[in-house]
Amino acid sequence: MGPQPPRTADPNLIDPLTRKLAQWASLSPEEVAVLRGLQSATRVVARKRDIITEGRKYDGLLVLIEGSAMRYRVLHDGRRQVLNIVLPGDFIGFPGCFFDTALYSIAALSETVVSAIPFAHLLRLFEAHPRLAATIFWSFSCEAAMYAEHLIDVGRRSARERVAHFLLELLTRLQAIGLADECSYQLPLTQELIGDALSLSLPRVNHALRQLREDDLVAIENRRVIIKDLEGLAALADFERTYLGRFQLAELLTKS
Amino acid sequence: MGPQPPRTADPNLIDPLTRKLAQWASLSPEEVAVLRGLQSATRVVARKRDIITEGRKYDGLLVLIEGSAMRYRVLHDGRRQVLNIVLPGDFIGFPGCFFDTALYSIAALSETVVSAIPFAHLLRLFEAHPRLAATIFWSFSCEAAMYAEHLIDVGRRSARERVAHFLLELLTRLQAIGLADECSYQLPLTQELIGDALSLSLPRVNHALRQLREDDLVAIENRRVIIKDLEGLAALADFERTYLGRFQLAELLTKS
DNA sequence: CGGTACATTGAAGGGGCTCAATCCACGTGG
DNA sequence: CCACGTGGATTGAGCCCCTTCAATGTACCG
Repeated sequence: MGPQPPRTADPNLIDPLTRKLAQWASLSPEEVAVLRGLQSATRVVARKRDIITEGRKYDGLLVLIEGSAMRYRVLHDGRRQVLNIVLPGDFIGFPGCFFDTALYSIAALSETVVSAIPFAHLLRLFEAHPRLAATIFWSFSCEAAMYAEHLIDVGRRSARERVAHFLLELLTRLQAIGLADECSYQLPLTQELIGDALSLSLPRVNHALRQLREDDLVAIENRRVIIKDLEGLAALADFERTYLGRFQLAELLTKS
Repeated sequence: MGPQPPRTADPNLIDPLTRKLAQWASLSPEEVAVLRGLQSATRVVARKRDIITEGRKYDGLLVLIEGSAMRYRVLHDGRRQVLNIVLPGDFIGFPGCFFDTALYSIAALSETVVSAIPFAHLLRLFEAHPRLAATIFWSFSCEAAMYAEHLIDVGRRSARERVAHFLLELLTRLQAIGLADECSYQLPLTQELIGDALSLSLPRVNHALRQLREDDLVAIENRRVIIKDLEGLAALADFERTYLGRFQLAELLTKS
């Protein structure tokens, strides 16, 4: 048997978490190994099943390895708000992981693979690999920033702007983990769920999507979104800032 | 001169940050000292002035010592969304502190005192006091959770529910730092700003407040909010969960 | 005493919701 | 192989909450 090429040579073989973190902070081989070690115990969850249920206790921090999920809450009268979409490489259980019971439910949008990180490992990480811990810390900051951006969406943007912004954010996030090409991707959710995420009714989401199609900004065929005019869409959604692109660790953290 | 009583005996002499963190994790005297040391360089910001301006670079993590502030963004066409209210003991600059430029602006609602924590100190904290770092980490989780709750507010609650929820959240947070008594507090912002926070027009905020007054749930006189029927208000706002009360460090973290 | 900032209230209008019907793609079992 | 069932997309009618615009009131301050 000849020497095997290093596995990390092919980006598709890197787990999504490592891939995501490596975008911003260069990781040493040792750190990559630690990350890989964190994601040992995996478990499969079927579509439409809860990965975590609000109010229940749960084991620790989870990482989504494969598939997609949504974080949501339903109010007493049945209204539902989707807080965000969870993609491979994202943590599940933040911000809830420091509470004694889950604050929100997480449901699988497709068949998913998740991996649990016990609290004990996490604490050890804080002490043994402060730089890695800081990087994870920082990825939580990104998540908080996405909540804030989502809030602006729902609070101050029209239906068309919201949908446009939503499609762009998904494009950017999926590209970051290699699940979208230059301008298209597979939509992981239904229009009803988009409505619950953007606080719009299903008919309104449909209407907004049709408008975007008629304006030749996007095309959607069979759940595949194709961005036809990125510039136009970004202008409409006030996405010029492309805040996701500005996700860069402050200099002091990347060194040290 | 006789022996002086320990300063920490009087809770009013403890800085708000320590007071906030001590609610959940008991801090050693050494850790209290470290926290105090972090908040050395203070600076005063006048009412209506920006503490941090969106897009600008800035020094590090700030802590609000005194007064109140708001985190906001204005869109190109002038619409403004207030993301949250910053109270004494809260960090300013999260989640932005890990980005190279500020994501949002922070404006002082009254004359405020802030203190800067240089990045270098923060990194040292990660290594020398992992338990303290974890506690701060956790306080960020609370903040993210408040964003999520705010999102549900704006997305799925009616005007009355939103205002009720907003008043209750403020009560809870102000009580935590000793700035509200059992059922009343001084409102730190105008109705216009409440509208920008809850994505409501000023007339609607006013209307909702009047309804709450007419239903004898609250009384407001001269900017002072008096909760007259906490139960009723909580029921209306779906605040039963009192999520802020569930802010408890997971057991593993409190020990260690 | 005038001026500014904020609160209050009303009239008119629109964007999005609810309710409901229809359509389409797909899988499944008879 | 086709009828049927199901989940999702599409589209329309009527309505309501909330917005915009505007006027007025009121407290405080220089």
